[in-house]
Amino acid sequence: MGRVTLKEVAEHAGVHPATASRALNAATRGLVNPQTAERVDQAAQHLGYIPNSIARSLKTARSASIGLLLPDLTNPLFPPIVRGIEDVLRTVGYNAWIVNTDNEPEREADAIASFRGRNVEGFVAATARLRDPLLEELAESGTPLVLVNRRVDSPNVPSVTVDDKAGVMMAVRHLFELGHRELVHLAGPQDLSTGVARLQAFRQALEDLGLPAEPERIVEAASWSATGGADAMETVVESGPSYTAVVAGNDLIALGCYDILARHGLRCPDDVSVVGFNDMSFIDRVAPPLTSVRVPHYEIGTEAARLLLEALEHPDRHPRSLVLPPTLSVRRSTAPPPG
Amino acid sequence: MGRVTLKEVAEHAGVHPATASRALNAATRGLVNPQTAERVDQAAQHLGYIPNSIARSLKTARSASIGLLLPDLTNPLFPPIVRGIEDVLRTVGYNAWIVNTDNEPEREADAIASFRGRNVEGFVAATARLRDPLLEELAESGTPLVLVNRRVDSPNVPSVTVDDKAGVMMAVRHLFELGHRELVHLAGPQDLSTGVARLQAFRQALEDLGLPAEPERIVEAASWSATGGADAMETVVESGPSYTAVVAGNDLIALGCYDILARHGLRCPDDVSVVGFNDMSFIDRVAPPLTSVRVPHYEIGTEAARLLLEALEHPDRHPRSLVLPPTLSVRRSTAPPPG
DNA sequence: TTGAAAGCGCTAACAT
DNA sequence: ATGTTAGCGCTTTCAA
Repeated sequence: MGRVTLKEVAEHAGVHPATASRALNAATRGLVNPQTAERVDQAAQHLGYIPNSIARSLKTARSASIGLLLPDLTNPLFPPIVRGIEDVLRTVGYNAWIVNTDNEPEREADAIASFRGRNVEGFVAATARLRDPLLEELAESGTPLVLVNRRVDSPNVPSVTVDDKAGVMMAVRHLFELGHRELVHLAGPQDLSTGVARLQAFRQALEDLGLPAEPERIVEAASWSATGGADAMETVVESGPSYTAVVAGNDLIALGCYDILARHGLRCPDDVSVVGFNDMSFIDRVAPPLTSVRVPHYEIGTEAARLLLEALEHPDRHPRSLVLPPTLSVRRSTAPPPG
Repeated sequence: MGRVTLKEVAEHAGVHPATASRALNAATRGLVNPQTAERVDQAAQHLGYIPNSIARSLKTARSASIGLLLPDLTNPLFPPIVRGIEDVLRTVGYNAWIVNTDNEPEREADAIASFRGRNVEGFVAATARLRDPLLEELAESGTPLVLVNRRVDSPNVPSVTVDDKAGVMMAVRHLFELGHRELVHLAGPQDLSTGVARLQAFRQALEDLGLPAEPERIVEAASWSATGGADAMETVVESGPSYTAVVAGNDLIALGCYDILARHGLRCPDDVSVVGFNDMSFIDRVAPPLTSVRVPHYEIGTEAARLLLEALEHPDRHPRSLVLPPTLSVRRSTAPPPG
């Protein structure tokens, strides 16, 4: 594949390979006679030279690449994040390796080992559980690592996340202003920082607004999915407190909630209002269009990449975390309560 | 990062690096005394040895990696394909580099160069236009290349696609059996093989069934998007022939069609039936749930990866193309015509 | 400003 | 069955 070597370029330009190398590298180009440099350029162009990154990596112990750990790329949350990361990395000539772990620690461990073997310079991980020995270990080993979307419990791992608390507050306040007083939260699994943060924020919001806050108003879904949401909502409908609005842990849980409402002949928003979280693509196309807390996923990606590059440049500097503000996309799934 | 070297492992096991190398590689392990091999394993394990793939690549001129060219990962078509590819590659220790080209040839060229520099062994491309000099050149240069989803005009580039013709036939036959006789096609852009194949299949299907087939029954959308579909549908509504059903080039075009129908007070499916193509995720959640030709995207990915690996193993063998069968997901957007 | 020489970590002849 | 040697293509001291 990459047939032409630096040596050939050098020969063609009538210089030593070292000179050709210097001419072709921006950082060292100043060291070489402009005319010589020009001749090297010509030769490289003429021969269709493509530098062998592998050889360069071996020599420099750098790879211009990072590892990206995802639970599952087919979850619509992640593609915008990946694009954000990629768009920033590309500007500095970096590439990303992507791997899907399906939340299996073994797969994650394999991926990390594989990436280390490929000399990645750092990681972005969207797979963090609240307790995550693998990632904590990675961070402690001094490997640059930035978490996206989720955090780990220990404070020393930098992350880029949305302000979950503010998002839930927005959702609750929106419902409150529509006139709702009896709210319910279908919480996400509590092994993820997002699940915990949103649940705590919900409790806090009820308290702030002086709304009823019995424990039964919160049901934890078994998974961040429509079926998880459906099961949780079933519990609410069957045995929960009275309510006129639901704050779902994410959009998929909200969709499951829709299913159960429909099954019980309850209309959204006429009988029950529903708010989701993430504002994932096409959620404005479901019936009814879902009011949802918008998370700036693309920006999470770009900021994470920037943070990682910063960490690569200044390994000494203390890692920063970033919390981005959400917004609320109001749609037809929320309306004043009945009566 | 990958600190421990093979040399250290060898020293620790009291053998020569070459012996350690042989012991650690499945293919050559047979050449070494089982007890020695065991000792090497122990040493490697003990020291936390991770083989340096970069060094191996430089030596072997292989990289256990491929390049994956996508138009845009946030298009919900692609994540399942990517997963399919990744799931197969992982079983043989390969990884994929992903890049989004946004359909810009320059970005594609950059990516190809970058990947070649990283010694990728082959490419999977989802970016093929009907005429695509870059990819044709790549294929002619002998680089293993498999196209997914779309093909190029020249016949020598292997691809994995869905049977577009069969898919359109299914859609038309479904509508025909519901009683529809006046159909319209919102075609996708004709610079992509899928756009052309589906349009031709539509013509063919009308002819086969003896249905009216005036040229006005086909409108080409400017893009594979809701807005593209909306503009095309607007043309139909404003100045088209009489019709009771629409076959859209893909699901997004169908969504744009929904918008225009609604704007003109036409109900789907009561007044107009609509069929999409791709059966993308969550399309069963829109209102009304869209009847759509299901494309096995994940399988397209797995088969493409298999084809590519096959090409890597047998560079001489003639490359095969694969055409996978679609199915029809019938939902509430199609019903008997009014009256 | 350029050349010479060494070496990144590994594998694959070749030799023993 | 194992050791020796050379070299993949590049960058980077060091010397001139």
